[in-house]
Amino acid sequence: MNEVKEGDHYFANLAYGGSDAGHIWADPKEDKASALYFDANFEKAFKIDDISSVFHYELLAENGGLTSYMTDEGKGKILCSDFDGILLEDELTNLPLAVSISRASEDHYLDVDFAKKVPDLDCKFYDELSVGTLRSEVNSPETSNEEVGVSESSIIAPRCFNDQFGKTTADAMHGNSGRKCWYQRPVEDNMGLKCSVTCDIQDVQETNDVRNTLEIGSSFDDDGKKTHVSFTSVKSLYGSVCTHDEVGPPPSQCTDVEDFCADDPSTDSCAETKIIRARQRRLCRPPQRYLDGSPSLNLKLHNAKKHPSSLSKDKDLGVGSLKKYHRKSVEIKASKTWASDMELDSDEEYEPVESSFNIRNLKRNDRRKSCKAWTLDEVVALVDGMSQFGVGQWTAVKRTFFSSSRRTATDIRDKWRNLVKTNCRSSKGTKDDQRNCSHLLPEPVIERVREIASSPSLKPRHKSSRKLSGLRCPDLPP
DNA sequence: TTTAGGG
DNA sequence: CCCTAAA
Repeated sequence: MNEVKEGDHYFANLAYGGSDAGHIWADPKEDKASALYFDANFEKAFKIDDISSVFHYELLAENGGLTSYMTDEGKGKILCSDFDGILLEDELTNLPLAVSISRASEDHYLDVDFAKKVPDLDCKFYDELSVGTLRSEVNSPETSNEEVGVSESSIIAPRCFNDQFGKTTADAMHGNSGRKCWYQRPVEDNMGLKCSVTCDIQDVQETNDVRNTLEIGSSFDDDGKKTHVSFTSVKSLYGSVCTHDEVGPPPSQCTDVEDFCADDPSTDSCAETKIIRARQRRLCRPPQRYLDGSPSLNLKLHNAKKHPSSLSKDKDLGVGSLKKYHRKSVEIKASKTWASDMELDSDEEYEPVESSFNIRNLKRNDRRKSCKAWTLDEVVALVDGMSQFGVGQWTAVKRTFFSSSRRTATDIRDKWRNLVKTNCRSSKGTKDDQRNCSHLLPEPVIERVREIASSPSLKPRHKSSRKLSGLRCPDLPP
């Protein structure tokens, strides 16, 4: 029996939850008591606005894990609202596997026995994954270990997650002892070939500074259709990995998932192991494009140093901050010692990678961010932010109201600009404006927009004073 | 880095 | 939503 102790990481017992079990991913650091629910295959995600009223939690004495179940009354309370993925763009739809991890040291990852509930939920389907939040004070009622419960001190962030395939590793996971775990699921690639993907997630924080490293190893079953993918170092980052139908002889030295999970990613124990320094961009490319034709051994990002080592320590550096890193360009060197056997280099599938995934060309090829319509909730949050901080404090609004949203300060500003433009006119607006769907906004919201826009106290302050305060006494009265 | 404006 | 100048 392993005990849950302060500073440990928590993850729930999911391995025995069955294939229908779901996953809850929540963040105890936030005030909001919301979370995201994932289905067992991490293919669907729903935002649960008020998780504390929906789930009951129980601490598992045997392994220190936490289990939870949805209450009857909670079922009716499930709220599914729009949310923004922090990192996964539209391409995710095409990814056979996508994993989103943020602030691994702080996040709270709960697996919830949610079996058979999903199909009944009239929830909007989301193809993006995001990190929700969970109030850390969520009670664990009727539990003998209540005092341990889900209090802030005992909450332990997830090291990993798994589904029904991950039994072996799940045992290690449940023991809170392993620094290694994996997640496996069957996937169907673009070619329609079935394979399974295994993700190993390791926290190598103490090992070295290879944060944001994804280690991808591949092996094949007898049918040559099995692929393992392993993650390494998911500290304070997310990973998004997928595989394709790599057809080739199974490398003999890499038939076990454990084999290509060397503690030190640099020790390329598996010939077919590729190491990817995680892309720090939000825009994910199709799986194949993770691999290019370069003959070098490892895939590595070159902007790893740009990552602040204190990222996980800064509570304010949450999802929003990570987004910035996701947007960074990366450079990748590929590893494919087995490339000649598999003739991947000649596969045109991998052809575009070199050009589009290279840091030098990324900017040029970077696609326009997918245009996500603003939801009413977002608009309301924006208006709230405007009234609280005033016009012009976009980063403050972003931090406060859109910390876990993909909306940037500029997005927020643009939206506000459009809101004002659309709603603060003498006439009813142009056809363009009406097409902007602003007429769908509730009148009270529109009224607030007008109010704020016309409020002198909320007007943007001009920066001209900066010149004056430059070398002069800043305390001088104006 | 953040904000403002134009596109 | 992007780009860029300006602060």
